[in-house]
Amino acid sequence: MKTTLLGTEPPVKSVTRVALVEDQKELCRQWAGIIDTFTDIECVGTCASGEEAAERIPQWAPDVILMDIRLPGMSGIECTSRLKELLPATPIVILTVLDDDELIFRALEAGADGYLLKRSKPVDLRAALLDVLNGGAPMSSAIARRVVCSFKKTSPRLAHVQLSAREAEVLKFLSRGFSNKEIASQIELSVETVRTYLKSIYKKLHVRSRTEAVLHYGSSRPGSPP
Amino acid sequence: MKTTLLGTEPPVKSVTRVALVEDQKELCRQWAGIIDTFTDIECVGTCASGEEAAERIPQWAPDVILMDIRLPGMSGIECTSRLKELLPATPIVILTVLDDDELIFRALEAGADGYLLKRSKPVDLRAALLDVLNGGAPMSSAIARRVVCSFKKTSPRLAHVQLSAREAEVLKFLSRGFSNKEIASQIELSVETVRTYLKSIYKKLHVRSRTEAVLHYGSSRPGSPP
DNA sequence: CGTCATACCACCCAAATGGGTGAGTGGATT
DNA sequence: AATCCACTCACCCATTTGGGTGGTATGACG
Repeated sequence: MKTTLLGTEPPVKSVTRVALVEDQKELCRQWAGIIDTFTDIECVGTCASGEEAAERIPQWAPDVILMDIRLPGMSGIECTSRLKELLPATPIVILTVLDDDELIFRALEAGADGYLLKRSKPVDLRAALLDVLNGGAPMSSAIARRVVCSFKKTSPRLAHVQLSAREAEVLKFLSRGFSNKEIASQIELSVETVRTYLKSIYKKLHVRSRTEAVLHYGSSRPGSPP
Repeated sequence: MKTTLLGTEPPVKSVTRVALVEDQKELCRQWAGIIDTFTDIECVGTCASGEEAAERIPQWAPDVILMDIRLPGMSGIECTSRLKELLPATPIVILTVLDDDELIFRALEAGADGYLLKRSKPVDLRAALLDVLNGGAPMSSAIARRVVCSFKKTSPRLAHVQLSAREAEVLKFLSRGFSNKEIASQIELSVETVRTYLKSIYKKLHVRSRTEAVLHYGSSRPGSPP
């Protein structure tokens, strides 16, 4: 991170410019103060609402955006989503007081690149800002834990259920949204045979519909949409 | 090697006991050496294969397990999965040379609690071990970035499609695996009405089945299974 | 005031789905 | 030889589903 080409050339890109979105004035000043503490980071502007942020921040073109998740009117998540459309390359770090699962995942889906608890120490804030600029995804440990846990959930059941090779294959196509007919033609089987496997999959997984099967046991992540 | 119960006082739980799984002897010794460098962490044993680990580690009952992901025979992922069944409370941190997406997610699904690149510095290793014991989920930044990115994927399309309140509600239940009948009773509507919304959702999302709708636009993560 | 979007419901029809039974092949185990 | 299991397929039946068309009521917007 210290690409300091020292000597005679201009040290142009040395200061990281941060924009802050936070509705509570007092807090807002505090954070801005903390940020300006660091010599290599500065706060280029603050917004008190998502609407204001969506309008003004693109003009500031900051290097990073710090976003409170609880905002009056447009939520921090919605705002994140909009800003990501306007400034796809600008990392957004969410600030929050509580570590609510629902909010975390919605924010990450909206395109947030980091997720910090407000109680984080100034040093950690600085580390997070630099990290996110380096392609990292800074998260408070409590958050990281939740994110990681969200992966575990689906597996334990699948681990205990032993599907045959064919069954697994059918499930794979199933979780890509194919119909029985399409699956049949993909793996060169009779539709009836596909249905037979479907039934046995349902029994093993204790579900009653393809949607349930996909939801609980789909290989979701690795598979990429067509 | 450092269980020195000295004097009269009981400083019992001061040392963190680590087990190491790594097939390359040389690397194994190196890592063990690094670990024993720290006064508050010790390496209680090493295994050269997944099979050995599954058998011996439960007896050692370490505080943390460090696991190489590339192992001959049983993979580190499979091994993680087994050890998690035997020692559900013992955090497992994966060590890897490369940051392959597929492996990361498979490991996390298997129950891994942290994911470090082998090139991590000793200081970071120590921080990670302590972090994971404190309920964190230590990850190298490159890894964290990939994990976070895996959440983004589904959203962009949804952002451009404007569903009405009811439609969104129906989609929510849809992506929990409910049938039309169940959705209807949940939101107190006629099944026919649910079907009407379904149809309009399909049109807006350009899909032809509930499974497709759920796959591409389901709020997947936040929803918890019944 | 007309138009439009949304919410709500109903009926029709064809296809897809879920659930069951049965049955033949071939490989592996016992 | 007997058994078990994975794999393959077919037929039956009731229900669900996808895809139309239609209708009423409400409120917003011009």
